[in-house]
Amino acid sequence: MLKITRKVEYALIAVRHLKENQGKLISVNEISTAYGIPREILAKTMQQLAKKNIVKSVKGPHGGYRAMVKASSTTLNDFFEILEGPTAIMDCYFESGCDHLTSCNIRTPINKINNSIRNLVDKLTLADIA
Amino acid sequence: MLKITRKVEYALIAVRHLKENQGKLISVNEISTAYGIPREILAKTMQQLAKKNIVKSVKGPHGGYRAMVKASSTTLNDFFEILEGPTAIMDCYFESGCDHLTSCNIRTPINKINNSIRNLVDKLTLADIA
DNA sequence: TTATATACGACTAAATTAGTCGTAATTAAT
DNA sequence: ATTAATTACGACTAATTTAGTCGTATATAA
Repeated sequence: MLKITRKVEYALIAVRHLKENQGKLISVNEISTAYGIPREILAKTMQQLAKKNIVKSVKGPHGGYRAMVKASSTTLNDFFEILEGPTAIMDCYFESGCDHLTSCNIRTPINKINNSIRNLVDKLTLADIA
Repeated sequence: MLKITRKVEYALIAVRHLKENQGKLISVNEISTAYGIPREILAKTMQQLAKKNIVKSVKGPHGGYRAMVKASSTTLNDFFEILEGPTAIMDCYFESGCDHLTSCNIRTPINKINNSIRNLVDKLTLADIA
């Protein structure tokens, strides 16, 4: 219920850590042991962030990740969507399989809450958090 | 990810329906068939709401539920908590089992988001939605 | 007495989230 | 060249949460 996933949590911790070590290359191993985050899951998450240029990856010994500009400028909403797909408090805005849209009496008000939450995470950036 | 559950969705639909039929007794059956909501699950949900005096239950033939004053005045946050327990975007605020609280570098900022969302659902009431 | 409702707990099923494993590719150091 | 450390990536399993079902009890109007 209105929770963020661990994956997102791990990603926020990692991005913050990279930013606390600006410029340096930090390996997944270092982060996962420092914060007790499962290695493989963090690795895959970092790969997703690298694809979107939030972090830069460098392979090989002494390789790792470093924070890019986007590690500050990305909005929370974009960050969430990169990792988890579209954010909506109810599925019916992204799935068309609902049979009851015509009889549904709460769509409009739910949409308002949705927009409020969206607005919130749209105004915050990683700079505010990580 | 930041979703409300179907149970909450069903409850919102039901409360709204009761309010659209102020004073009348409406059975679970009527609501569940009108909106395609599984009967038993709605029944149990209504029982939870009845315990908290959001709706009033009447047993027997021609029985059912009717909206009470609280069906308007209850905040969304309270409504969510009645049905799903404490709302927090991360578990660590309610569970003490996290080993990494000391090393965690995102608690404070996450707390801020949390409070923002909490503030949002605290200011809205069922009158705004259902 | 019967039919129609709510009340409630135990149970099962489905979906989502979390985590693991195996293998490949890249590259610095020797 | 070889080795060790690292990212890249997909398939798989496990755990947790959410959704839904079933059985039985209780109340009450007709």
